[in-house]
Amino acid sequence: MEYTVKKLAKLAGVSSRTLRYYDEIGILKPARINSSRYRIYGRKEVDQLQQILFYRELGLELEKIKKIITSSSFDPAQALLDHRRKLLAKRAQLDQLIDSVDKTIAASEGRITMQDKEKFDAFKQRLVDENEKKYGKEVREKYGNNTVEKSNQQVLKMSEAEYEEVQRLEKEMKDELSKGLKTGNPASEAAQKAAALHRQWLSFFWVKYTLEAHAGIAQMYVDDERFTAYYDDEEPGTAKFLRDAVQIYTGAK
Amino acid sequence: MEYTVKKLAKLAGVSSRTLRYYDEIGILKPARINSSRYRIYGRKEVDQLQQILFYRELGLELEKIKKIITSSSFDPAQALLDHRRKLLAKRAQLDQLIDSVDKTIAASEGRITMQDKEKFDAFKQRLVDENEKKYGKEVREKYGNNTVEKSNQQVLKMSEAEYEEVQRLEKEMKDELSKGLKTGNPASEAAQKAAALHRQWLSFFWVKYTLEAHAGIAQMYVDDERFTAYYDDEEPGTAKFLRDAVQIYTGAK
DNA sequence: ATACACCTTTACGCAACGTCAAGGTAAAGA
DNA sequence: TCTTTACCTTGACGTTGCGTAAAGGTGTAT
Repeated sequence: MEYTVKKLAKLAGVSSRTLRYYDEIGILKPARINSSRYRIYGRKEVDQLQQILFYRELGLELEKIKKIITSSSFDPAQALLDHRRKLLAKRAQLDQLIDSVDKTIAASEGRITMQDKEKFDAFKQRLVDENEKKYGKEVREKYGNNTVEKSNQQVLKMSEAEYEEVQRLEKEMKDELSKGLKTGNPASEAAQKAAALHRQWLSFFWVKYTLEAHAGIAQMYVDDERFTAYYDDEEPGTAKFLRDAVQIYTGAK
Repeated sequence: MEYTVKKLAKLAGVSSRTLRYYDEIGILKPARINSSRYRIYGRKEVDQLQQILFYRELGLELEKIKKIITSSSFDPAQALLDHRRKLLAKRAQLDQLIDSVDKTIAASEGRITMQDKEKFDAFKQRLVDENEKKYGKEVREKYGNNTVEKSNQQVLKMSEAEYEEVQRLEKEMKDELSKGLKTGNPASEAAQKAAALHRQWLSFFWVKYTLEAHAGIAQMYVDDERFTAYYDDEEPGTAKFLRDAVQIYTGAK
């Protein structure tokens, strides 16, 4: 039995365009071209298309599929295992995203509470903690999402306690900072401890911490007078000093 | 403080290209353009970029983000809830994919066993059952992935029993088919029952069942002599009759 | 003969940028 | 002051897997 594009397309449940595309990228060539330049597919091509669609259902990219079905040396089992790992990574990422979104929603619902604490105003768009990042991944893999979600809910209920922790962290950081400021050396132990505490503090607000972003915000403390004023309140030069310490801490300089 | 593209990019941890792109699509315009046509950003833009990146971390599309930050009537909370639903749907899809891949891997590991049953040869690329589709989704939502995965493992161990079930289904289908064949009416009760059984049977091999694909494969039974011979073995015309019955069952005709 | 369903190739669109390319500008060092 | 170096600009193609016209040829039924 021979098929034109439309017929084969209908048979396999794909579009004609798809078959032309598969021809174009060389993953499924027609058995022959007839005198009117029509693509004609045969039984062999039907079988191959079934294979292609099977792997497609599993989410593999067409290029991978091409390798699987054309190269005899290519190992389909290994390709599937690779693919599986990719899928698991994607799911883990998605899980994290969902958690972040959940927390943002929860935070926006409780926004009034948070607005009372005026110091959070500058970061009000970043009211998502990444607390779970520290242990969330492993726990999620070991005990499943349920466990993590329950724990997340508890964390959400703990937001008042967290606030205390944030306050404590900030105070401790400032203390270390003024200690370091006396030495004048941003590489000093106290200054570096302050930078580390600053990182912890930031982690309460940021969805995703990176060294670059940390260095960036420290720079902003100097560039943006609102922040400079806040940090220089007790001792002028504190913002600059913090920036220098963070630059060393993050390896930016 | 004013920033050129590179400076702002570094501050925020994105690329210069990204900032130009954001300008291009109108989601973040520079405060002004200087005499050398350089983009100059101010404090307001820094704040807005922080907002954009925050939502970006949550996986929202730039167009959605644009609406959130430009239109005051647009509800960010609702947007987040919508987004959350999308993410959950994506995860469910991913979970299914992973299961399918797992089963395929398991099936390929046990391929030798399956190859003994020669009748499966024509479908050897589709050795993935979608059994779990029936109950997997709800269970997964109620009890988490762990439960489903355990159940899946049991299913895999049960493959011998499943094989019996598949055999039984095929026999039952053939019986109904020959009953229907005597009436000559593909819309008869027996013929339609056969089509339904055929669907069940297919569901053992297909990653994803669709009416179109079902109709397509029934057509192939007629077009492809290998299948025609198989179905017409006891009674000529059986393949055609099955196709007709399935076409009615799937609404293809 | 005409309508209608099918076929062909060409090419833009999508999402969010990465990556040259070609050419102009600014700041720093010799 | 000259030159290097680092930055800036716009333009345009590539990425993935097709959907969707557009413009024109073919096959078949009436």
